[in-house]
Amino acid sequence: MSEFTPTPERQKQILSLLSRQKRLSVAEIVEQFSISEATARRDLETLASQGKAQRVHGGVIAVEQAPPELPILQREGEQADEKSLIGQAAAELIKDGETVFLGSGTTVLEAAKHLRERKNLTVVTNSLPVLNALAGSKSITVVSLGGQLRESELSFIGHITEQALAELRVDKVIMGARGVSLEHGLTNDYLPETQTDRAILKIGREVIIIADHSKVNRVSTALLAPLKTVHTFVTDSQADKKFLQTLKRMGIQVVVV
Amino acid sequence: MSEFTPTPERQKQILSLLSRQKRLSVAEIVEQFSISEATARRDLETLASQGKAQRVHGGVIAVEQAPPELPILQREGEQADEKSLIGQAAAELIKDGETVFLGSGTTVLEAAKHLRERKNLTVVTNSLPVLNALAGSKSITVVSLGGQLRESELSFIGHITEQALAELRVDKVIMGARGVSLEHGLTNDYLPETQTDRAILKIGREVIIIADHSKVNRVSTALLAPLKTVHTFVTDSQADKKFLQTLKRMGIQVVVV
DNA sequence: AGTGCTATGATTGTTTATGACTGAATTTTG
DNA sequence: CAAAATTCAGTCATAAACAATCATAGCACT
Repeated sequence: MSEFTPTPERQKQILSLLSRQKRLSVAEIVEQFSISEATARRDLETLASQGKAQRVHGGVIAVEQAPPELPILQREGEQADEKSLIGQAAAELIKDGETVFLGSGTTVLEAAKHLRERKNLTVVTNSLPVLNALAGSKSITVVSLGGQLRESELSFIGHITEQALAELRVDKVIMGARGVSLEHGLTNDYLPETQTDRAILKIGREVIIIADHSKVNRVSTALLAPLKTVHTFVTDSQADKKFLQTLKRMGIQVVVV
Repeated sequence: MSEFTPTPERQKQILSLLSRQKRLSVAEIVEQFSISEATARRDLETLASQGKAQRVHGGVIAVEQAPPELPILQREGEQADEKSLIGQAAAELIKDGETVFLGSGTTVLEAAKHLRERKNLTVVTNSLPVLNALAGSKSITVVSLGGQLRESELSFIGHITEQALAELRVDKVIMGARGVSLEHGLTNDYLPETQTDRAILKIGREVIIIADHSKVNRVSTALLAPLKTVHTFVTDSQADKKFLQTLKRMGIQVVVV
């Protein structure tokens, strides 16, 4: 993967960091990006001159006004490269003409972005960011489950959601997971969402789970489903090889990008 | 691999690489395609001038794939001041602690924006822009009807939508209308949406219709509901006075901003 | 073969991004 | 309040990346 971080991109990342901790010291930036103090200061100067941050002695503080980035949109920046690749690989598993469910989470959102140009696709989702990513795409039929909007994930959950699921069947379900482990299967971190997610898994003929390597061999709080529910697992090349081998022996198709 | 690659083809491939990496250095392109730096730079220059990539020192980064401007967002510009005022007036009819339905349309969206800071509110909607306007507001419970996303209005309609409605009751319904006339009542311009809208009107104890003066005495194609369904009508001061007088005589509360 | 055209690669002087250094300014500490 | 420590702005040097120019090779068309 490409190593270099162009200056404008680094400055965007600084802004992203800033959006979630309101104050950022020069030292932190030096540390985070492995650049000299001089460069860090120059970046801050640039951002300040654009009005995107306010310079103070020792660092910068976030300029007010802009509403704080929503949690899920913050996470979008993390491991963005892996996620984008995984998302694309998952998108390639979908054929034109199919009906597919897209769950919530940043990696799934990446998959959605890669589906935008597809023809004759029907996408069902409970994720607001996915809706936004696909809204306006004339060649895709977009169906939303309703429900109560969960603020942190911007996804719909609850009774209404599950009721809508009862009416729907799809060819493939693409979902993320907070933890994937041999012993505990798929796990999530928020109990109320789990029930909805279980219902989602049931409406698809085929279940595709996508997760970057940091989720592998990890267990989160809420049990979602055993591994045998999964037909295809998409992850990046840093994922534990032994784990992937075991999945394959279980008959799960493994895609590594 | 390939020996000879025509220039436009190579540039497409660069774009393809870029779509999955989001940044690409000149050096990487040189290596990937076995071309000179000069040629690589020329390619990037071409792509940048077409707006397909953003040039930075050392390479390119993927251009923010801004979704094409959606119809409803285009309309936002028209009579923006009146709409904002009408929206604000409608928002003021809602008290903290209530449950309210917000329909689709730009004027209703304005109302939603004015509700953002409210406490203890529950908002039900079938409008994607309204969802976006209220997402992340910690003090508001946001509930979406699901359904098929109608591309032009960015609203959900159809069977799933109506099924969700069957489960919900609200204190107040705020909706727009394409036409409001004494003779034909409320009219809309899209038949399939009408059925959903009728179902919406039934779930509220109180119906608030908001429309700028251009909708008054106008009749659109699809009959939605008679005027007696309406409890409150909010419009701007340019609306036909006689019409408003008649509404009042019918027992409809009229708010003029 | 001759003529123009285009894509390419090499060359060269210029620009940009960066890090090191230094003395000034600012904040913190005693 | 003064000393110490930190942070800062400015200058400089350097390596990488760059734009501009030129020459060549391949190709199309006559």
